[in-house]
Amino acid sequence: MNDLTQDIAPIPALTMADVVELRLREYLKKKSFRPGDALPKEQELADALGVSRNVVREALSRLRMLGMIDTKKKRGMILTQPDILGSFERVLDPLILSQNTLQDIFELRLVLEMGLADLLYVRKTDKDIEELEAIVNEEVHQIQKPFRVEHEIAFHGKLYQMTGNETFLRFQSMLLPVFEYVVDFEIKASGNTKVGKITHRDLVHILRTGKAEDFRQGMKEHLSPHFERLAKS
Amino acid sequence: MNDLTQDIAPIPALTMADVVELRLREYLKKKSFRPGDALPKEQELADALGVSRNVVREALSRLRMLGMIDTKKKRGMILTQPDILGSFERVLDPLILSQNTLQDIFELRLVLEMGLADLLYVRKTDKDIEELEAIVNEEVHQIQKPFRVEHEIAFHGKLYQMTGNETFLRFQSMLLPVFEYVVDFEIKASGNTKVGKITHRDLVHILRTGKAEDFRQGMKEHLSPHFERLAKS
DNA sequence: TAATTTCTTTTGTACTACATAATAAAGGTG
DNA sequence: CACCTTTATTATGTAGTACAAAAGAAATTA
Repeated sequence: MNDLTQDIAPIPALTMADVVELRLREYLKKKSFRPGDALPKEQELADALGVSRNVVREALSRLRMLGMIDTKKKRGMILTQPDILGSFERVLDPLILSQNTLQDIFELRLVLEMGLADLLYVRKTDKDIEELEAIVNEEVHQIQKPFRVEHEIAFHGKLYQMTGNETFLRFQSMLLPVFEYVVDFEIKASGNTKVGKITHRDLVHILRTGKAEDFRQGMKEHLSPHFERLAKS
Repeated sequence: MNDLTQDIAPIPALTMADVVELRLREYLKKKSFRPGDALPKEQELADALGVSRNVVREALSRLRMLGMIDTKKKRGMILTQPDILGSFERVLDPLILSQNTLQDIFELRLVLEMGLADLLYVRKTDKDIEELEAIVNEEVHQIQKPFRVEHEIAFHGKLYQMTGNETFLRFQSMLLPVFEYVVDFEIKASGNTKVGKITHRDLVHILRTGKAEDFRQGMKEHLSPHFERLAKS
């Protein structure tokens, strides 16, 4: 463990843009700005903060990326509902994330799948189950790699959609590719390619006839190869 | 439903900074940049893209906020491991999120709690349980509001910490305040303040003597007032 | 050779200028 | 008087220049 940056926090070295971003956040919070409210114009902010408009724009550019503000020429800027997952999505690239983080995300997705049952059973409808069944019937003969992943996404994605929770659905659709990346990586390393005894079809059957607890046990079995990969620390 | 913006997507209206941000992402991906690699200097990027350095800086400012790049004077910019939750944190303010999103996050946290058991049982140690017990003993006589939340965070936070998953721990510590906000809001509306029959202390006991499945059932019971709040759609 | 001083380079910040789009105001026409 | 058209007006978007500051690199000296 010779990576000092892990133990010693780097010096902040805030730039003006960093500070302005913070100050703007404070300002919005203190003044209880709500979505739809208009912000002061750039030059006014720059004057008030004693910095150049340039710096203000860099900070605003960040908030704009987060979906916190929306700007129109002349009309000025207004506060908006941020897209809470948008920025997350920007950063979720397996190639630039550390092995540790990838593992964390892998586990996070396992936890989500295991916790899904209760919410699912509150919201599921017969129509949902039929659609899910249709998805399962589509995948029947496809075993090759790219197709398998596609069906994995379709099936599990539908499960999340059934919860009626949009954030949840998007979140999982972002996590799953990372999950698959980790699985692929480990399969290549270990050669272990076994799959769970419970198939997607079995899960649908449980959804029809069983209880939430049965579904969770089925999911656990379905994901068992992944659980076996979990290291003891 | 007279809010047109819900149905009709707004015109993108990309600014140069938006485009440059995208192009930089593509560039980094295409060239397989890895953490530690040095980026071209700002002026070179500006020339290559045919825009002013100003615009490039706005885009870089965004990437810097996401923790994707780190810049030092003279030495230039290098790619870094992004902080995948940092930007999430910036946006997770109950006051600016829609009721729908708040509800989604509320549910997300419930799902996480319910899915926690398996991972927890793989990783938990006796020392962890002792520490958890200490936390429970601390909270024994405190029932007032601010203390309750504090203990809620301490207890559940410890559970997540026991999974050894740093991302997970941070994630929950960000979700929990939003969760509490939603709960508060609903309590004020309905007056319903009942709590689950299973206490933190009971959960620790289960953790000592029971199996993962027992713990999950205990958690379900512990969270039952919240599950009852879930609307059927 | 090693320590110190002096370039040199690249980011950080400021300022100016102007294009552009969207609104507001003014003016004309039925 | 109301309605349409045209003309300012104004705030953001973009470009470009200039210079301060920090951090290496190079040169100089002991």
